[in-house]
Amino acid sequence: MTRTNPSPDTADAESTETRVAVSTVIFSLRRDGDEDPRLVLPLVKRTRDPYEGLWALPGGWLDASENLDEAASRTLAETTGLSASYLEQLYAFGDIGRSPSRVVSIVYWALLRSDEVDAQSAAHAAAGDAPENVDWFTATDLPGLAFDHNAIVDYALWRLRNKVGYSRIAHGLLPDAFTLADLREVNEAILDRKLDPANFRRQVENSNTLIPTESFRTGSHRPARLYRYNQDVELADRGPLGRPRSHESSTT
Amino acid sequence: MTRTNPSPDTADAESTETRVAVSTVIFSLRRDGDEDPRLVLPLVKRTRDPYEGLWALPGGWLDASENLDEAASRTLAETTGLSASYLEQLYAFGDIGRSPSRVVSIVYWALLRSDEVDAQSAAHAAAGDAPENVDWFTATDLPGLAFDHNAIVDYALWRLRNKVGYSRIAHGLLPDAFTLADLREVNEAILDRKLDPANFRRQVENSNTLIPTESFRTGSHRPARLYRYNQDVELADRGPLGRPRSHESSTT
DNA sequence: TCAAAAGTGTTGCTCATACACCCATGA
DNA sequence: TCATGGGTGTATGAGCAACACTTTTGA
Repeated sequence: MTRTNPSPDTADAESTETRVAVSTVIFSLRRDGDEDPRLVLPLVKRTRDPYEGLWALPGGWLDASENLDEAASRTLAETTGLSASYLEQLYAFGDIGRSPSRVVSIVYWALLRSDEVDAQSAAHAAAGDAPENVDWFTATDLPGLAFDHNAIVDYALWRLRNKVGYSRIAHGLLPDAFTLADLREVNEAILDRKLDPANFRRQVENSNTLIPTESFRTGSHRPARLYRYNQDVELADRGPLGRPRSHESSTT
Repeated sequence: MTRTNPSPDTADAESTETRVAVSTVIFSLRRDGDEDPRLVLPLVKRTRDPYEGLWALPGGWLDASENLDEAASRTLAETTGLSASYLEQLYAFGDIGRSPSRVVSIVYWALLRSDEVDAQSAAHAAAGDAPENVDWFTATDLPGLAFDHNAIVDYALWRLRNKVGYSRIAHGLLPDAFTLADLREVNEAILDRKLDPANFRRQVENSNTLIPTESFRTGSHRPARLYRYNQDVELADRGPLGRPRSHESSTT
């Protein structure tokens, strides 16, 4: 029972090296026509074994010279061309059987602002350089994915839903200025249930996370006030870890 | 920007291998005399560079043939001779600068039942084979540790305190049968504040996690009923991940 | 009979929900 | 003027903190 694998972090010890991958579950929001918005995420089609032809989470091997969250940001940028408005480590998956050969995957989850995704898509369409092998899927209705990636997405969804309950994270999916109805719809899409507009309004007003602007969005009814996110308030309490050093740009 | 590190989990790709360590923040409870109990954790004195002579979290290199939580259980058993009543992954630390050479540490946190720790210590004392280079420290009053281990312990403490707030996890530190006062003292030790005995009683009674026994502990006052943990209820909600396959024994 | 802890009752506050209602605009 | 969503007011109930109170034991 008492194997003597020498104590860790020692430079000289003979130690088994392991292949370490970093993958990210990237959430964004899409609204088609006048449907309710829904959570979507980008997947990459595998071009080699194992699981060739199946869809998988975007990711890549951990570079020797980069931190874990840098690797997540990098692979995220490589597949979407964008930087995340929120990025958090999800879990490290390392079971023996999860891949034909031993791979430890450090998985992150991220939020992308829907307007940036839309702009990017439009740019690609205009330039005719839409990326091969990348497509967006409805988060709650995925095909069978490579490896254990279905389970990973399920866990990421669970974390997202949890987090939405106790922190104001939903506007990571929204443009800079948005109405309370926008924000409520995001929460409804994440939680998959309707929220009372009146009570929702009071909750966010009391949470102090939003700054009202003097702009209004006009529709065919009473105009709705636009709000902006209060940068002084952390999106989510992550304890002593704080927010990762921001490699993500502040694309204002 | 678009480096082409081939997509992960591919068996054939040239990929940088990384040394992966698994460490564990192991919490237990100690009461000296009639003091309030306090959280303690075992540390291992490093016997080689880097940080030779400093105390560090118990851990070891990840074996090629074991899952991550198996590695945590193994190293936990190697340093304490015991198995945990609760084990959960904490975080993966992999910053470039955290060790002279690149090491990714998958860190777990665990709870040990105080009675098992005491029995183990007594056995060691009797046999005169108390382990070298291992000692127990008060969790909130640690010396300067090797690597980034102080920050890791801080984060583990934060997680433990958080979790105690929304799940009934504290009896992972207690023997099989315990009084409500015992349980309350554990919570007080973790949260570092006094709790109202009356309200605490109602909370746990309503949570349905405890089974009252017909035994009582007598002192110099009214005897207190002993309770047992209700195995049907999960200690903590971990979402789709569920509880790890139990390598930990069910030492009843 | 007294000290001390076990255990019960009660009150008041905060907050979430449900829902009735008024407001402002475009058509 | 009317339909529609924006926005306000308010009653109800659950849950929790505070604390007074009763019960049961050993000394």
